[in-house]
Amino acid sequence: MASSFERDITGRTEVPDVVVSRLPQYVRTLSQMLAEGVQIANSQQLGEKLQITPAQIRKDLSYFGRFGKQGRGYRVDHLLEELKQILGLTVTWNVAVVGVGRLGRAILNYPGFTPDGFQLVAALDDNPSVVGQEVGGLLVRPVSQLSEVIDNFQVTIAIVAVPIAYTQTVVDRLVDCGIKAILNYAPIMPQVPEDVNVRSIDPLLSLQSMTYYLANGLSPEKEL
Amino acid sequence: MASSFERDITGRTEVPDVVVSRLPQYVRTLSQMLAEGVQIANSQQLGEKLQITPAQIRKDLSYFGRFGKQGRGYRVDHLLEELKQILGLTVTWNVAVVGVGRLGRAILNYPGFTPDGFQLVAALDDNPSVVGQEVGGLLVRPVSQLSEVIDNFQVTIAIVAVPIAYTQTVVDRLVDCGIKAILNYAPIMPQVPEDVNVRSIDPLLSLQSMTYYLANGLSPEKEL
DNA sequence: TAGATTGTTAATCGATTAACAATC
DNA sequence: TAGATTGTTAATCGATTAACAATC
Repeated sequence: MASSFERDITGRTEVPDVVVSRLPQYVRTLSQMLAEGVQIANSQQLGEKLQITPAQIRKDLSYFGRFGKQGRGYRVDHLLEELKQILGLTVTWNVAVVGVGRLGRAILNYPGFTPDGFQLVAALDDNPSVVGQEVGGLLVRPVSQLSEVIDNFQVTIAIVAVPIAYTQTVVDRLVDCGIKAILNYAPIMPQVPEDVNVRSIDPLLSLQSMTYYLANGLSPEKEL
Repeated sequence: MASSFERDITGRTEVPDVVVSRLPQYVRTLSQMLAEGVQIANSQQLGEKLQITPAQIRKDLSYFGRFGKQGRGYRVDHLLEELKQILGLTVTWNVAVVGVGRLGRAILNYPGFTPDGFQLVAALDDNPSVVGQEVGGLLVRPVSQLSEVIDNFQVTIAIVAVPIAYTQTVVDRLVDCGIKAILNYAPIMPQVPEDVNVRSIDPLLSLQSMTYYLANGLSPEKEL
């Protein structure tokens, strides 16, 4: 009791974000290996697939426990399950999509999230001509019902695909509704309280940094 | 002559990738300020907008030159132009989209790239029922004509939106055609020679790292 | 047991930040 | 000139990597 209280005060883990951000890649690689029938993998082999040093893989895993056997390596199925557990990928997460324009439609029709435990359960838009439509098997509801929709469908993650001018407002409303994880598709970094997680999908920034290397005849140093 | 030869041998700048990746964000913020009529900005003000320390902004800029005036700050229009020049954003880049499925269509219809100097000039697909269609104002051509299309339209950047099973093959062909910058939308990290730049847009990885914080009741440490 | 590979500590590397002389 | 802010160096911080004892 005292110790769990202590965790609450600090409100923070010691696991660096950069480590957390690598775990989904480990999950992906391990899933592939499992599908290929590989039973055991060592850090050397994982490192080759992931373009990461074996030392880094072992260090990353060591933040969460001891999952390998000396002299052998890691059981692929076991490590995969452990990492899924750590990342919270053994349960289904209910996701609402706010904004049903071209981009929102593409997201609602994209089948890639569901198999990995992200269930798109609600779609919302402000445009009266869009509200009431069925998109990707979901009825589009008015944003005015945001709070009710989030409660009724037990939504914990929001995908925001509204025009840049409305993004901060929508994000503010989501935060007011208690949403703590937001995937944002607008080319802007919305301001949120520090207990809310926002990730932005921003292909233009990627293009604009690649042109640096094209324009200057350089090669990247091989990052992420 | 000797010194330019030297640059060629090293084939590499000393500017860290992480610095280059911040420049497009500086450009975005400066563009906003310019639109708002702000004429002068100091590193303190820029830092607040970008959530970056003033010291880092000055350090980043110092890799490329001296753009400010002591005691004053930076002229917004001037710094913006310099950064655009450095990033190669003063010219138009011709982009080909490979893969005209749902995602490719969304990209071809997305108006967000063009205003920033990225011109979508060609669309390609393998599916005979898609080839010949007009999407986003472009005639869809067969992937078999990739090399001719790249030459004829002077394409230097490719956006790859094909199913995961075909991604590596398509990327290999693009590399063979001399493409040095690829924006990949498949959930896979294609292998490329080190002089080729690949950036992947992978929303699933973003979702999967956010669930770590949701599942464990933690807050992010505020990264990117 | 001998060989292999983990888990972990210590060393290295590189990026961020603080501090301040230069200078507008 | 006095005040402010840059550009840059040095200090700090944190992440990556190397090395190796533990151990399967």
